[in-house]
Amino acid sequence: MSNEQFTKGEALYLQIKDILIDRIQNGSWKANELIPTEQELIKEFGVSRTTIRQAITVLVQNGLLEKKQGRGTVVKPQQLVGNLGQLKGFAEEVMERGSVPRSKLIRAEFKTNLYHEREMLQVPEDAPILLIERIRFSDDTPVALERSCWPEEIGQLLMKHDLNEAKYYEILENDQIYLNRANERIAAMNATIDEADLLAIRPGEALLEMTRLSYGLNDHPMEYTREKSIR
Amino acid sequence: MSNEQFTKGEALYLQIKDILIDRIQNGSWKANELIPTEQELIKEFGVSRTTIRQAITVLVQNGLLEKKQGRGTVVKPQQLVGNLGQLKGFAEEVMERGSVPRSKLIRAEFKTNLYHEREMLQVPEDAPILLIERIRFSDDTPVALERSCWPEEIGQLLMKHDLNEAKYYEILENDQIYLNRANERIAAMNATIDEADLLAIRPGEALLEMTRLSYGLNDHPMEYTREKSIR
DNA sequence: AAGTGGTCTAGACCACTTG
DNA sequence: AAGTGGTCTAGACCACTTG
Repeated sequence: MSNEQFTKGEALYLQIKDILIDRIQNGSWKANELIPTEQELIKEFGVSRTTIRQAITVLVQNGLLEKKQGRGTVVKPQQLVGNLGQLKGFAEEVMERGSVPRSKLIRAEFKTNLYHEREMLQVPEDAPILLIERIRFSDDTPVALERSCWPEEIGQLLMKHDLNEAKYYEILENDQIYLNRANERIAAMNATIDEADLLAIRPGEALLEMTRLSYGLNDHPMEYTREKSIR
Repeated sequence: MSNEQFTKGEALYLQIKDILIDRIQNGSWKANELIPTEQELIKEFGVSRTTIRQAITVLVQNGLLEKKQGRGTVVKPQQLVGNLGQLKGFAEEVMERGSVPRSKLIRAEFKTNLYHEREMLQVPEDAPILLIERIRFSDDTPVALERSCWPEEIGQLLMKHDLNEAKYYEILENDQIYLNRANERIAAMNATIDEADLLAIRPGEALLEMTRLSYGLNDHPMEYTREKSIR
């Protein structure tokens, strides 16, 4: 048995782990349902039980799978609000819960009159700042309003893409721009009439407001985002 | 080779894990120093490499040990509550803002009918759970309602103190009970009439709800707290 | 009774850090 | 070059949930 389907550089169990993640994310394996048994996966991939179990262990630790002794291994349903302090993008977080993240662009434009944002991003006066506003969906349910601001240079990069479905961090990483750290602040507030309208909830309902200032590897601010989400 | 030192009921690797924890806690293995190699531990305990690695893996996941490929495994410096960036207590946070944290005890009593809390804390049926409810003030302004639950043993310790101003983690550290890690969940909700009354706000105002499940060094849950705060 | 994941053994080769 | 943890195999028996 040769494992021709696998590449040499990376550990087998990590490659298998990625395949399993893909099956969960594309819906081949559905939430709350049993995945194939260890024996079946052993046959399919032609590896030892240890290797299969290593791959599954990673996903159990990440909360994607759950083992039930004597029964099997099930895909974990979406959890509610996740951990803080982990620099996960919205899309990443939604996918981990087994749902499909979507976005709808409201507007994207360069502005020079955003005083607070200019200060947070530490850009000079009159320097344009890219303002992007989007509605975020989990599957087809609107769950958050996102308002992100970027300095001009990064903004130019982002504007080359379709911002409807774009994952900011992915775009930036393709251009070798990496996030280093971020400060997040969390508050609760009542939805305004406009916000309630966009999120299909009642005015006055409690929203979670997350404000994030992200820094690049050079320690310059590169993103100032405010997200208001239900729950 | 018979493993006479081990009991039958519990998995070998878990029993070894407990022995390793003990060596870290009593100082036999010091912070930032290498622990014995896998080969040495295999000889000492008379088990297979797999079993040793299983025990070590648990401690790596709990943040007590750190593996360095090619070098060995080192003891991670003890993370007490103070240095855990995310796990700031209420008092600490208020003080950072230049205000004085205060508390007012509403009630503290052992209860046996807290089903959800019993499950979260993983204590047996009918085991009493200490329920503490406090109003938290920043200077003289009420800012949060705290409702914390503790297993009986820890509860007995806490009850020996004046819970009006007590800092739980300080009390516990004095008794060599250390927090290892915690899961926090955050949500937004609207204040009920009672809550609004206690916090001197209007019913329906948005509150931040933080739920925290803390684990001790032995990985047993030791605190289940829900805090609702204005902001 | 049959099937699942949980634990454990013995052995092998590899990638990495150190003297 | 010697030693470390990382990965992988093949096999065994156990504890648990289900029909």
